[in-house]
Amino acid sequence: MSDRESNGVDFVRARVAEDVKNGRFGGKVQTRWPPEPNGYIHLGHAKGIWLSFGIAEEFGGACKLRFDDTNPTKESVEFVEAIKEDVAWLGYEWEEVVFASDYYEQLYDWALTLIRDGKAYVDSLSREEISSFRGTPTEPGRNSPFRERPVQENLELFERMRAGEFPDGTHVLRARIDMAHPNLNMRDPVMYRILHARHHRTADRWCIYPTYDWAHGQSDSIEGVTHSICGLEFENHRPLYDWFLDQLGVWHPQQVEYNNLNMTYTLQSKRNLRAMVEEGIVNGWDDPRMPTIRGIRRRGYTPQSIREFLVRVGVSKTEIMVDRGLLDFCLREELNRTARRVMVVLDPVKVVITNYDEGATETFHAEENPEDPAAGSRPLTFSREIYIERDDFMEDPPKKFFRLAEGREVRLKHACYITCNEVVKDAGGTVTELRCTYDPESRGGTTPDGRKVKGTLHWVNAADAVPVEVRLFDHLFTREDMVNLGDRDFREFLNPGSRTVLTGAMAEPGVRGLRPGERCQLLRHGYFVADESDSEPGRPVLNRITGLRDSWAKASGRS
RNA sequence: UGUCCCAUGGUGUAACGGUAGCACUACGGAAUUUGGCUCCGUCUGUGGGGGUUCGAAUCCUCCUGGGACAGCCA
Repeated sequence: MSDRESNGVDFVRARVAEDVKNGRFGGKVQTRWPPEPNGYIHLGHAKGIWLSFGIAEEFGGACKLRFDDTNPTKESVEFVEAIKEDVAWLGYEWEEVVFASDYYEQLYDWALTLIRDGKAYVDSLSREEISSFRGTPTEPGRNSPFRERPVQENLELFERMRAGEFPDGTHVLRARIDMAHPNLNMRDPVMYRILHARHHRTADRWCIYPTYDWAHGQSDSIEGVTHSICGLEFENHRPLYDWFLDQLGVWHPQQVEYNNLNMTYTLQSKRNLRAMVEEGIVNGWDDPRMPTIRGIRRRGYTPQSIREFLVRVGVSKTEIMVDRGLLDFCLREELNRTARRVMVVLDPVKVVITNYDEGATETFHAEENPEDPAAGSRPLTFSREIYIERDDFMEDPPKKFFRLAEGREVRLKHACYITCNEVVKDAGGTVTELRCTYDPESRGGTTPDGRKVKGTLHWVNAADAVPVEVRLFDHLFTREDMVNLGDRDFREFLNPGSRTVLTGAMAEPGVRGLRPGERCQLLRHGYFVADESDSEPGRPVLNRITGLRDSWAKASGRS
């Protein structure tokens, strides 16, 4: 797959390329993508996936999917399976699936090595004491009274920790570095804590678990990782990452940090995402409005459009807030080329063509995709009664309204010209029917006299129209920056119109053939996907992925 | 009053020390059987002060602004 921009290479790739060129790591590239299986992954994760898997792919290397399962209290197999599915859906193939827990024994042995070397010790301070002994960013920490424990005692205590002789929180194993270090991560970081918890893979074989800092770099080393690509938030951890590897004298990967992806109108913190699901603000983790991979998948975005989006966003070390519109642009760009066109009237109003014979019928041919002649065409039945969009008619049309009005002529897409002669309304003044005449000469959409019409409307034949449910989605929030909320709550910015369900829509018969997950363009409306969960055979539920660019909406000041 | 990181149009991202470019957005126009697509055009940028240099977005320095770090989370 070619995800590379022709012009310019991001700094991560530049760095990898340089290492390859210089023969560092033997010219090899080995990466890993290390999620913690404690939740569903989202678009932010997709960037990390794209980088780690993408770079390995581009440089002829390999990438492992490694679950960083060092905290049994929050992790589960359910998430392991979900994450595998999501990565695969994005289009990436892992060299193999591995787990940090596969390395627990090796990690333990290495911890023993550090203890013997006087580089680690068992601390018996309470959690609170450890915290207060750590100092603050501006004040140095203080040594624990247990810091000078003899090696033998540390060894014995550590073994007893593993043996389960102590309750949670009574002891930890710490690296012995420098309690006055200006980088807080270097102030004797915790390597192991006691957790009598059942692990989703190792069950109850362990009751001490390695921390991220202790497990991560060493796992990378075991796998022969060359470039350990992670978020900017781990920048301050790199000195510690390097320290452990140096003490052990083992394979030493290069950690490289990139900027995480933030998008306008979207919230990506796991905690808040969870809250939205639990509070019923959205309908589950795969709600089409969610930024989770499952959500954007159900919404209808394609893996290719996501990758293209990532390419266009690029990589740097600046904190960013990307315009969500860019994702939509990428989706439209792809689907414009590949999606079939379909006519669906969202809010129908009946049109009776008074000079068309009752009971008569004729067939027009409509191109499936004007951008792709090879896609061919489909037949469309036309008759005396059809539906058009209620919005496509106005009684008192403003200056630049190019659609139907009394006395005006418009084209019905792929069919003919019609002119409106009479408006029928109910007692409440609502338009119930438009009585029009058509020009038999205009069959096919043009007339011999070459006269032009300003508007072309989509329509469906009343006799064989099929009712479909259509769901329109919009931003979940009304505020662009949902990352820096200060002391405000995300619930203050919920968009009440983020989901609209239309039940009166009428579609051309062909929509019955839409398979769940299949995408199409509803002419003049936007790109839609047949919902993967709620569509039934012959009766698709259509999710709007994104609308078409709509210069009329802008000009007329509507949404 | 610590360490580390960052700073180019509205947004994102380029530019061996040598013409600040590309994309998205916005706006204008052309064309149009989708008010889509396409095509053409326009607006907006190197955070500030010093220094090095023939020449600085780029190198040095100070400042300003922003961010990360005080979990036995990752």
